[in-house]
Amino acid sequence: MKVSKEQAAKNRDRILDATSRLIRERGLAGVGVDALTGAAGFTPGSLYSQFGSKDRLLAETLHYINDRRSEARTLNKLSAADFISSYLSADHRDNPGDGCYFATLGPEIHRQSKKVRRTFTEKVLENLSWLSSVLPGKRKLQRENEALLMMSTLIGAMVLARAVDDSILSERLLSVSREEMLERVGDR
Amino acid sequence: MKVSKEQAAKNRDRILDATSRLIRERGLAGVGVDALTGAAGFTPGSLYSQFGSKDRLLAETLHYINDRRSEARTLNKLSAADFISSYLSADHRDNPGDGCYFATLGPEIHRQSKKVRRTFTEKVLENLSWLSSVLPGKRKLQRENEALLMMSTLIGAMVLARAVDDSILSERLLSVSREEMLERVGDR
DNA sequence: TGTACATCAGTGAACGCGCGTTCACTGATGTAC
DNA sequence: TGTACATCAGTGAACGCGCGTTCACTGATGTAC
Repeated sequence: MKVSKEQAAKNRDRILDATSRLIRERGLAGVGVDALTGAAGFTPGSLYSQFGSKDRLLAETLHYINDRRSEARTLNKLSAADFISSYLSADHRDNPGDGCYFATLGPEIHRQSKKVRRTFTEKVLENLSWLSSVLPGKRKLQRENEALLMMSTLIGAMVLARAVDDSILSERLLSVSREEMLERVGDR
Repeated sequence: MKVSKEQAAKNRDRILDATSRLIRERGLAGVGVDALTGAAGFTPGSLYSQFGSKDRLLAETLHYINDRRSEARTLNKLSAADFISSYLSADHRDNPGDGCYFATLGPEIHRQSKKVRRTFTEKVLENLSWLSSVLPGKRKLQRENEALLMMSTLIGAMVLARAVDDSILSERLLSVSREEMLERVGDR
């Protein structure tokens, strides 16, 4: 049955919403079309009316996640220190479903389609650009390099903190990088 | 047909060898039993004679990879600076199949069996222990923290450098972290 | 040392299941008159 | 404004395929006598 354009747009968002959570929880290879559409309350065919293929849905979802995040950042005027603290928090570690997808999908991206890889790269550049804009330092190049280093450290620390089954080690991985990064932005 | 114990041990190593390469190239979810045994020249059933399950093969493979690596490190008396330079090299980025599996399997480990996750954690601890042993600094705690931070940065930089499709950005991700880490071990 | 036979590494077909995608369909929407 | 009908979002069964595992089997190994 056909639905109104308004309703179709809402349904599209419901699929994007479900996908954005599930791919970060289970990985791109870990969720099928049945799970993605089912979690949004639809049957598998609906994905093809709305997105054409699973691949295109994935690319659109990367945009979707980032758009919402950068909106929230602008709204809250997030500082570098706040960003570091919330990124390297136990809350972020324990909730990958609405966290940074660089840390959850990173190694899988290399094996995805050109479109998905391109989108991922754009989002890395956008985030680096934002991060370098809130970092201290007069010279632009220095701030950019600092952003590259910081993003690498945050992602690596989160990947390890989530992987290990030793809670003390996990906490230490987060806190050591957090202290060091906060020091670098002059918050200590 | 039964084979000699000697031959069976060699065959076991061939499966471990093929598995160690394939899981780093395609991810744990990305290779099936057919591919793993086929790459070693056997049929799927052989995995169950040798390892009992795919899960146990994966855990054994993590041991296998690490044992070979730590052997090579001891043999070559690898320094911290050498380690950093080879880790954050284009060669390592372009050959995940015989590289660090923390950077290739990290996000997948959380979704694996207890056994696999436990083994991964042990290997993280072993590597941190080795790294802190070759870092400069008198106080043990300080060297340990430095090792945690450094490992996070190396892994994050490698994950991003492999994911992005922009070769200039990829190179920059490696070099910025490399310079910074080398500086920290006093190699500049 | 030679023979009989239990062992077991590896085979390969089969199992039930989930994958991504296709397609004939349904029926409410929204447009043309 | 009312009616006729084309559009198309979403349905759900089906497709060929690969998954991890099982199991009856083969036949060389290696042991017991």
